[in-house]
Amino acid sequence: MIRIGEFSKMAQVSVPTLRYYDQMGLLKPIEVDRFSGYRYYSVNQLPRLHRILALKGLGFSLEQIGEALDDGLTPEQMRGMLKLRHAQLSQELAEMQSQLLQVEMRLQQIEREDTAYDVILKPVEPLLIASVRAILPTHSAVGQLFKEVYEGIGPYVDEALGPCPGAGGTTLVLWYDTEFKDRDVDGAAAFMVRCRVPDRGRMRVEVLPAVTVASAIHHGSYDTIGEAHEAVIRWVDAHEYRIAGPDREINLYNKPPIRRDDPTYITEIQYPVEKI
Amino acid sequence: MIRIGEFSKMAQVSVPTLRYYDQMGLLKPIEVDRFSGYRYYSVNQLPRLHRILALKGLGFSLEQIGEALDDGLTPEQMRGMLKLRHAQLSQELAEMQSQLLQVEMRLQQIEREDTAYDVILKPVEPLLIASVRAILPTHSAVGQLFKEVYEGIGPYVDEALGPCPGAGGTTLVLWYDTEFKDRDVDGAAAFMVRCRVPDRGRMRVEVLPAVTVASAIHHGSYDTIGEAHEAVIRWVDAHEYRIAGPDREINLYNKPPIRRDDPTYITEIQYPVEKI
DNA sequence: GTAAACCCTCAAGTAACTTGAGAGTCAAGA
DNA sequence: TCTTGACTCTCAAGTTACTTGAGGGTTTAC
Repeated sequence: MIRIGEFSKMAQVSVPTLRYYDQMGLLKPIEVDRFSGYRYYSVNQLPRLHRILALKGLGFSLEQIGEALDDGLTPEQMRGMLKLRHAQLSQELAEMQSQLLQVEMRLQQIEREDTAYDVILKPVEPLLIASVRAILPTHSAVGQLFKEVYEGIGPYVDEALGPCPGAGGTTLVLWYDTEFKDRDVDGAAAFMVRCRVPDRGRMRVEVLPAVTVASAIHHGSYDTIGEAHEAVIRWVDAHEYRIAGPDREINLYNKPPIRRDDPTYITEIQYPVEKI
Repeated sequence: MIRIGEFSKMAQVSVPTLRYYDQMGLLKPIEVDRFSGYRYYSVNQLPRLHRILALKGLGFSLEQIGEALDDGLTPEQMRGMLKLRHAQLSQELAEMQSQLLQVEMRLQQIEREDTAYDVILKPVEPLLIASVRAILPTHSAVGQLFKEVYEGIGPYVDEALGPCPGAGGTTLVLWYDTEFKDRDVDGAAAFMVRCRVPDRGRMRVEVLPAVTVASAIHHGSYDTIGEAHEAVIRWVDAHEYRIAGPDREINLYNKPPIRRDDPTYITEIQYPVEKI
């Protein structure tokens, strides 16, 4: 019969924690005084407390621990729990390592005094687009394809692009080359559309699949957009991802891109990626 | 001017999260309708949101992110934050690896169908003890030293051991050998005492320093206590700790140890350790 | 008898959201 | 003009494993 304070010292566990374990039903005192409410423990409970602490050390939640202790689980079940936990831990470990890498990259970026682009990973949903793809003399020539896309949509403009709500009508550019080129580049101009309309001329309607992308946002003239691309590509390399599809330049500014050097433009660069 | 739903889709961030960021002052809409309360955002806010997500990806708290964004910090400050975070991450990573190791060990233990001892790491406070140390023919001979300790305390028994509360009077055994021995072992029998009393004969009063110990609880006869020792030592080896001082067998059962094979005994095995 | 040390039961706070209830707003179609 | 459905609002509660604090009873030692 030991009072809570001494039991707490024996096991190096705080008193409120013991009370909490009582409340949770993890470790009930052998006796509770009916009048004073004092909790009384026994040394026989130390092994149980010890086991709780050991399982907690393995990273299990109190709920899991409670179940494990109450169900008097077989070694087989214990093995299952541990295997599961092992898998979880491995994954968290990998995430952490990648986070560490990211921090290191960021530091390097500062050392190099680079413009710091914020590259993040995110999932994007499938996207229905109407596009015209062509081999272009230079990157800047892609602008001229938008007119062709628009005309390709022709009579369906209202249904396909619609009014503001929904992403219908947003423009984007796709680049298909897998290596860097300066001329004769393979690109496409596209509109997001809200419904499938018939192909016409060089205009094709297709679905860009759901993918995970590494994304950065470029603020300002198109002339310096190369830096943003470079930043994302470096990020992808460093994090053991590989590029898995044409990259996208999404025009987040609502006006169509007319002057290439408008400093108020906002463009999102997305590279579909997959883990190596 | 974009409503919250569309902004949420653009950035792949949930609507409640955006509202939460607003509430936290991390990302305020450019306008809030005075009557409807509707939040309106602008594409110009995407870079800020992007930066928030990037910093969150590095593991910073929203509070830290808020400060960083509002203080328009210098690259130097950013470097400081990142260095700090780097250190934190490295440490967490190490902890996780050790946890993973622990889980693996536990699995192995099950494969071997070992009795599972629950080994945990915990800090213990400095301990004042009265002890008699000697070279003993066998481990079991340590019991005979307790009488000598008790007599050494002699007239101070009441102050030193006192009544129940406080750990005074608890008995423990210390083993000083750094390698395993079967005979001529260097051990001590000790009482925890509540005040310093004069040495007498072979009885010495000393302070066991505060250390971190790897600890297991053995339930039952002393004759099988070797298994518990083995379990702790294996744990210490596997976790890249080294033994840093004599190990302790603490008698948690209140009666003095008279019959070695009493199956109701409870003993805690503690090995002081330090990280390699 | 009293003071110190100990114990009790609430309740609130932590981080970063998610979920749900209940109610108001807006755009498009009938 | 009305309705429908999609969208939005606020507010409260839940999540984990505790810690901290308020306010008040109990034991023990002198």
